[in-house]
Amino acid sequence: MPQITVRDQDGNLEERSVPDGSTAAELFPDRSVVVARVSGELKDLSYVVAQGDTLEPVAVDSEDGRSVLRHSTAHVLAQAVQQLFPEAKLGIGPPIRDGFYYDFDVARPFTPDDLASIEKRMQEIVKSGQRFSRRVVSEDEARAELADQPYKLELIGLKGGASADELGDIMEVGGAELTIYDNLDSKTGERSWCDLCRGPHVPTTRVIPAFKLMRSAAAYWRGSEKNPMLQRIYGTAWESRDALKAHLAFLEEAEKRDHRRLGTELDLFSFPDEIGSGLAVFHPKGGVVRRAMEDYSRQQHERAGYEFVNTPHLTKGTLYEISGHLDWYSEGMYPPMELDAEYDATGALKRAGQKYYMKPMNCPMHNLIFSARGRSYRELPLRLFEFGTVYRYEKSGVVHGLTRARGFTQDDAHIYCTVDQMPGELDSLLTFVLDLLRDYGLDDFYLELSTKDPVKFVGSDDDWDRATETLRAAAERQGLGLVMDPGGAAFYGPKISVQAKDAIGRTWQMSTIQVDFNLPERFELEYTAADGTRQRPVMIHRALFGSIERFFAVLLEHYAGAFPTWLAPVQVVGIPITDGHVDYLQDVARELRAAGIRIEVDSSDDRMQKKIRNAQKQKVPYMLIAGDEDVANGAVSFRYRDGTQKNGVPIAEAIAEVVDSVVRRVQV
RNA sequence: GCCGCCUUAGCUCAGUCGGUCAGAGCGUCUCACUCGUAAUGAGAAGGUCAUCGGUUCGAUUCCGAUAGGCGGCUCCA
Repeated sequence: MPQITVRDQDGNLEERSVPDGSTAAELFPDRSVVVARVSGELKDLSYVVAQGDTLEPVAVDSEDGRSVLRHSTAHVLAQAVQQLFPEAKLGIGPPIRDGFYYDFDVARPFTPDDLASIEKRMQEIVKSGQRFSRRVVSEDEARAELADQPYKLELIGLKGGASADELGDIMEVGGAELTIYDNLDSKTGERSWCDLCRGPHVPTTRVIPAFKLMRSAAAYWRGSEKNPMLQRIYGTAWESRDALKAHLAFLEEAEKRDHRRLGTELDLFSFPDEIGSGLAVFHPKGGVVRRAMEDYSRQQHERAGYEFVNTPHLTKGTLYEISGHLDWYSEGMYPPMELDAEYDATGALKRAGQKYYMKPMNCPMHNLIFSARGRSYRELPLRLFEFGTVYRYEKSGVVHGLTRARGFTQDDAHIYCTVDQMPGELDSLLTFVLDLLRDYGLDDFYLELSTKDPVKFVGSDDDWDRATETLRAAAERQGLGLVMDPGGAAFYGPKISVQAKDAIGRTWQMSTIQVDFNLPERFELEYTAADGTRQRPVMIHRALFGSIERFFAVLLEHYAGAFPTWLAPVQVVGIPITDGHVDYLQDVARELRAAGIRIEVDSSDDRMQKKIRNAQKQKVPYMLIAGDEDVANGAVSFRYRDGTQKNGVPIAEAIAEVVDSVVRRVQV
């Protein structure tokens, strides 16, 4: 009669003694419970309780519950694939955010038709109610059973060699012992299928309420491009049909907001093939948004004590030899142009050429500005700001709209300060960054602190510790969530990044604030201290938007194209009821323009209703409509984005309303 | 860079199992209509079916290469 502690679904603890051989399933008969947490670890419901256990139920609609559900669905996928493609070799099949995948080595990639038939087979397996049954095996037994599964054998081999840490994420062999999960027929108990897996799993396939295969794609075995490519099938699984439907609706919504689609629909930007992959042109409407974004940023930077600099797009290679970029970043750079070489009549070199590079980063040039003359401690902190356009040779497969481009403009600043000034500077910097992001309409943040990679770093442990602690303290003072990213820093210094959630809950990495121990050394940056000695400044890199293009894309998706008035390319469209009202609206438009408002009067020969539809589709914040009644009263009528209207508004009042929404930078 | 898929009018997309198959809607232009809150009607223009090469009596359709795009993988200092 083991004595155990049971936590019920309301969180209440209860001491109980249960008969020998009792299972978790008997304690939690509720069908929504898929696994149990036993003293902190997830276990199958078939787990036989032991003396002193603390058990709590894990419902399918919890984070952990969904993960188990998805992992079990991945097994169903693999079983279906092996039934339809008996020669398929199994890779790994873990749960991931919103779903799961399973990797297979097959003779030919899966087609959409394959996915349809696999999904159908999965439905049959789910319906048949196979039991997931756990079985501990020795390494030799596992090897014998999985003799025709080379990837599984490799994983078993890894378990022998690698540390638990490295395997922690591999569902197959991450546990304390090797286990195989058998899928048993609900009636006969015969084994239908099995897989090497640490579990846990849902009790039967019948409790998989809703799933869907999403797509197939290739993936390198164990994530290394040196390994063979496997075919990965992605799927999603949920605790109910409604939850699945909601997820699919979310994906649809995300697709509607895709900045590449909105960029075309709203005539904001394009990527002409003639220019090249990953190089955008901004059309007039996109250009207006961009200028509004930049102007406000400039204004705020000026207030915060930044000084504005400008640097060229091209430089001799020497600069990047000094900075070290050519040593460790040349793959990401456009190849050099060879200039100024001279040859004689025979073609022999008379004068060696110079290599010039497109710049991938602004910092080296800012350093040259710092060292253009002697610097005094009185000048520090020196904050150099630039909208600096950089070019990076992104691999062809990774270019993605405005968020991953080959040419983009950073809102880049470098701050040079003394060691003593660093805490205060980081503090005010973080506040500045977050306030500015809020002004653009993002207000849900968390921070991530990337710390030293123990293998790859420059600078003393002391410097790192102090900088990391300073960053941490500054981050904590913001009262936001702080996520640690151990070993995630670049080699030259620790980093804080600001992650922002958008309107539909997706997180984007926005600003980064990075301490740099490396470049001040390489550029031998110095200032004269109060005591007359030469000191090395601390350097802080920071970009707030990351890149303007990327931030543009984030805002576009965040607002689904419906920008707040201050950012909207067209803030007001004037719509006459008939042609006779055009002149009247033109007069109103002149006044609005004088007040700095971007207004267009739609004098096309479309019907008024069509003009409203057009303005609505262009997501214009305000429609100003005028007909006989308005003219007679010296008024206009508003139609807002939500379709509501306000009629007979005196012109002065209407102007004030629009101007007010711009000044307050509110969404309307 | 790797794997798979895709590329037909400015946009979104039909279509051809190789033979009057170059099509639609939106957009553009013209004309008529002058209208009170999401599509007025009629007409016109617009494509060497991404590019180059091959197979074939014949290719937009089949094959190959190239470019660009999409979804992943790797990468994102």
